[in-house]
Amino acid sequence: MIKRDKNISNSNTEVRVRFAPSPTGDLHVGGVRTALFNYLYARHTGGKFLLRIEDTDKKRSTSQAVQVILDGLSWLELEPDEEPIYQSTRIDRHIEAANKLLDSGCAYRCFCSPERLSALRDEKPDGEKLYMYDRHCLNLSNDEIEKKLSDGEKYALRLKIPEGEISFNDGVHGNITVSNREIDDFILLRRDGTPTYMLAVVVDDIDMGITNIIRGDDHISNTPKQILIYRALGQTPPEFAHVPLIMGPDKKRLSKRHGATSITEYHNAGYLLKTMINYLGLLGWSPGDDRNIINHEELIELFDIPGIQSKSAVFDETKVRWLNGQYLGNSEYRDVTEELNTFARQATESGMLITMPDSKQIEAAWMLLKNRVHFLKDLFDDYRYMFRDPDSYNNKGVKKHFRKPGVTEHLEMLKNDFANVESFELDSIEGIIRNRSEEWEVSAGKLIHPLRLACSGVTGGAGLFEMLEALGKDAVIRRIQKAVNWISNG
RNA sequence: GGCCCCAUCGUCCAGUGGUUAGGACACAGGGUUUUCGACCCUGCAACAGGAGUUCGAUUCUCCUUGGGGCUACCA
Repeated sequence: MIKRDKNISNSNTEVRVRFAPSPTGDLHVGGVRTALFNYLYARHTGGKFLLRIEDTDKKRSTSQAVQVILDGLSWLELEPDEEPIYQSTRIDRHIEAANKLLDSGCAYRCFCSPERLSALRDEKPDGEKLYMYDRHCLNLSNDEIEKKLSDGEKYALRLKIPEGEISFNDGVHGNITVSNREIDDFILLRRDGTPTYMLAVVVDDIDMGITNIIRGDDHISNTPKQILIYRALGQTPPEFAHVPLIMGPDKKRLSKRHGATSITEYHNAGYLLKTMINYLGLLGWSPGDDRNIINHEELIELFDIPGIQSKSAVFDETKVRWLNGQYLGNSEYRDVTEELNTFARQATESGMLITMPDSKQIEAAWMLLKNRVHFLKDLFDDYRYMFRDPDSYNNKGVKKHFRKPGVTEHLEMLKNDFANVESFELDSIEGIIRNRSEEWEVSAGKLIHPLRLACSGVTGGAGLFEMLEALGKDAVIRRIQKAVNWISNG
């Protein structure tokens, strides 16, 4: 009974949110977070998540740039529930709305030349008062207007801002009130007849049936203007929630100079989508507890507008990196097989690896090192010795472990032991080393360290026995021999 | 300059009209031990400042300071 009532009310007020990026060439992580919040809100409420491409600026908008957005959202699994709307295809609707505003007296023609406007602006003594249009054309008589029109003079359409004040309840910031005196008679339609952003957004949001606008903080001061358009059009504005922007470490708006900002870069760098969703989901929002790890389903279940932080957050690359390491450590080989292959191929093509490793090798290396890597590519980069013989040995390690009496002899003997063992496995490997250590009366470390250096070229890494097993008998024998030769010659 | 938003460890996120103000990343120290950028433990570290309300404010109000945003015939 109650449930049915709820359903009825839901069907009347189904939540419809949208992500409305302009295609500028990359998909910014800030934009992704906005998209994510919208998506989560839609999923949480059982509503719809829509995508609108704001491509009215033809100079900057290209189909490749649109594709970047589509690909990014697709990777993150933030697919819109309906076909994307392209703002550029809706210009007729925008103009229609503008004309309606003209007819109803809410807007007026402005014949002022750009020159006059800029002169007006320059006249203001340095910043004494903010520039606003002086309403020069507001009081033009009908005759004057007719004359200018018949003279073929171009005009822009301005919204006539009424007296009063606008206030709205922001889901994040609470009540926000702005005096209309602060609002310019801004332009709806340019002299060339094209709609401005301010108009287009409102008209599109109305037509798309948007009920909640979740967007960046930088739009707060646009909101009163847009509400004025809604009202002039006789429409009820949607609910607003303005999410604070993401900052760089210097507390300035996150931008290229801070490093990677596009989601594509993070994808290519080997971040998992789970990592990005987790990190971005918890950046500026929290379910009210102190968790750091959260998955997709929990996000949907718990996400709400009041949990959005009202202060801006700094994007911490160190923490995302750590988080990625967490997810990697918890991933099974089958979860990342495809991506590992991609990075292996890249490493091979770039010459980092000599030959493309086979899947058995990759899996063995992965199982050995997944808890130690922060990125998938680390496996073929920091730990490339898993796939190719070392061509140099760590200097400090050489001094410490190679330049000691008896080392080459020990290595030779161990090599023979390994060659003679029938099953080259963890236990047998350890057994050989432990036995020899006792027999020669040297600490196990005296054998382990040189072996590690010989087989990997470095002094750190996973446990030696596991590493040797993962490397395989042939490689171990080959590498020991190579190291012995190297020590003898150097 | 004007208008708007914001203010808890270096960073992210909790928290309460009375708390030893908590967790995570980072950092430092120690430990396990076969090494380590891996693991474990410990430590460091915050309520921006000033008034007011109150028996009592980190929490509520105001001011200051600081940071951010907007201020286009860009979006």
